[in-house]
Amino acid sequence: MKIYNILFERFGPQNWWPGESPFEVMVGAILTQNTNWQNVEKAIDNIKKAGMLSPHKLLENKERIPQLIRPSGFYKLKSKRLIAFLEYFVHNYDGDAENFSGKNTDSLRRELLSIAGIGPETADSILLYALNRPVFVVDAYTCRILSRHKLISRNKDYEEIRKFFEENLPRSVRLYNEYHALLVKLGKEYCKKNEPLCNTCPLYNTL
DNA sequence: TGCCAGGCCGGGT
DNA sequence: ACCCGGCATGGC
Repeated sequence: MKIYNILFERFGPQNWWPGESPFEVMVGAILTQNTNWQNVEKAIDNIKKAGMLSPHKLLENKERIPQLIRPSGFYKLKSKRLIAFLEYFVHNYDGDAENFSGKNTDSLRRELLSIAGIGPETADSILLYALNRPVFVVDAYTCRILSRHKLISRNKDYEEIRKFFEENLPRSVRLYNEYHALLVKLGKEYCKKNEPLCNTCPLYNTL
């Protein structure tokens, strides 16, 4: 039995990413850095209630951003990061995710990584969940789960783990979406308790 | 009450 | 190439 099937049978579809538009997903990807999603929701809610969930409005009122996103934590730092992203997005793409469509995924990834405060996980979350590109998102839970089950010798090399998934799975946005969400779900439910993924199937050497 | 969340960066070894 | 501290709020 493959890990994906074990997870899907146990938890069902996760329906990620929570967010009503590509832009909302992008904002959430930055705000959720090392932060509980509940707190991010409060921050996004503040932005929505202020009627400012648009790249141009946020950029035109950037002095209001710190207070709006305060519940998401690290709010001064994240304000800088969000503004850096907004400037890139508005200046180069007019704040319209449709304008990314001509770009190939690799160069888009490089562009995102060149923005201060956007690292590999944030970039890949934007690529997969906002722009529907087939990029596997690796996070702290993924590393812990893989290393705990000894599916990869070294942990904490982001690129190595990403390629491990991408080279052993069909290149499917839908699958990558669900798989990463399921790993996070498993991590939240079980990682802290140090429980194995599946007691009845010790040999789940396939993804 | 204390610990920690869907990271990233910069400085030190 | 690793390792560490800083960044900050809110929930359990």
